[in-house]
Amino acid sequence: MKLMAEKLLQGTDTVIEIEGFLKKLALQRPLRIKLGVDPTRPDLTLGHMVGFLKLRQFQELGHTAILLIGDTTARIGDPSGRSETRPALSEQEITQNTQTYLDQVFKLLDPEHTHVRYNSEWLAPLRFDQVLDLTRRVTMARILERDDFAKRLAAKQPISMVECLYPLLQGYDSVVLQADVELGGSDQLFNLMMGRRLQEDFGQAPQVVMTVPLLIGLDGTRKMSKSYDNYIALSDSPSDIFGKLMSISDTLMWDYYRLLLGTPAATLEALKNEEHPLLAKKQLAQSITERLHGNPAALQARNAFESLFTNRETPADMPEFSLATLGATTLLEALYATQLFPSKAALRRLMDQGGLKLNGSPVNDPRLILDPQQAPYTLQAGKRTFLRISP
RNA sequence: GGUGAGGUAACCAAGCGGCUAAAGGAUGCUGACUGUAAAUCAGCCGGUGUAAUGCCUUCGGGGGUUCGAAUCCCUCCCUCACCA
Repeated sequence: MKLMAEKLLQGTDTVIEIEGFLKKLALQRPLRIKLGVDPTRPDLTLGHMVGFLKLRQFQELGHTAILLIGDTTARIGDPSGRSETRPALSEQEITQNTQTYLDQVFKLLDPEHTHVRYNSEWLAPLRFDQVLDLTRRVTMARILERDDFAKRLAAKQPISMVECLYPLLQGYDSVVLQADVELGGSDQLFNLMMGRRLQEDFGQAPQVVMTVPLLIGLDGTRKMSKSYDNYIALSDSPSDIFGKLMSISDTLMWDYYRLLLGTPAATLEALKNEEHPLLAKKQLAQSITERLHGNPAALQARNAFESLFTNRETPADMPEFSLATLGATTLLEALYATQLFPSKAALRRLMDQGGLKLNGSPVNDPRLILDPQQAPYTLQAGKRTFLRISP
């Protein structure tokens, strides 16, 4: 029992409050653990993985995992960490995103024992007087305490009324779901606390709030997020996941070990002191890839990476483009036709800077003629884009 | 409702009649060095074009003044602050 609690608390950031948590555990019944995601974008990232893994732990111990899809709240947009109001999403986008979330999430959660709920279920039918009743329960001062809002206010940036409603709705979700524990990233603290407040107001025992640390993104500074484009998506291919992980800084690597693999501190120390950072990173990349795609795929990703970057070989399979429709044409036209490059100007730049190799040697003449007779050609653009031009 | 300040490249921010495709920063890309690490250095960073002091599109929207506008005028839309 004590062991169980320790394990669950491991790797968490803030828990409010621990006493309450221990009491809930002592109830000897499955607790209702809520984790919410808003389907605002098509992909889930390794950043989400941290929370899912924690949820999974609860699940493995026999507690009830509730995955809340915030299909209504997605229409508002969580103001967390935002310096401006989000653009509104269409219903269609939300439906699509939800589908991809569900496709990805069960790589990490046990589908048999996960309750998937949508907050539109109870938010959509609310009548206006019920909404009013909800808003009556919280004061403006309380809302404005929130760090994001305080900052925006100070920076003279707009805050819309609807954003103020966001924490209220998230809190209300907890009331409806009668959550015992709510998980979230550490930037969710305010929203999660709102759940406690509202539950008490509705005469329920307040949920335990448990936050997990935010994962820093590939840029090494900001949190991993789709909007910063510094992320690894759960749906990325094994070789992408592997490759992207290899590109993180050494300092960051230990965070990833800790948060994504749950590696204990002692093991980390040993790794740091005894293993070459490159090997440690490969190990990390392989383990995470394995977690998402299984062992064979992870191993293959590692081998491909090593032959490509360590041994500088050209990859075995690369996208292939045929000259059939174009006939003999210039290098520039052919490459542009692959749609792999944003513009012809971008291609010229690439060539000017020596970033384009044809059959292994740099080319800088955009007018070079590619002749189907001479095909196939092997092309490399930058470090990692390879393609084959066939007749 | 009143008063004042703003809206510039997918981000921040200068410019306030020609020399402005628009300074600077951040991000990104390419190259060198490496371990596709970090740090560092160099270059690039609207499109089109063999090339040019070429052409096209861009400074919230629309209209106007001018040989010429991001820069001046009119009008509309949006944001912020203070007062009520």
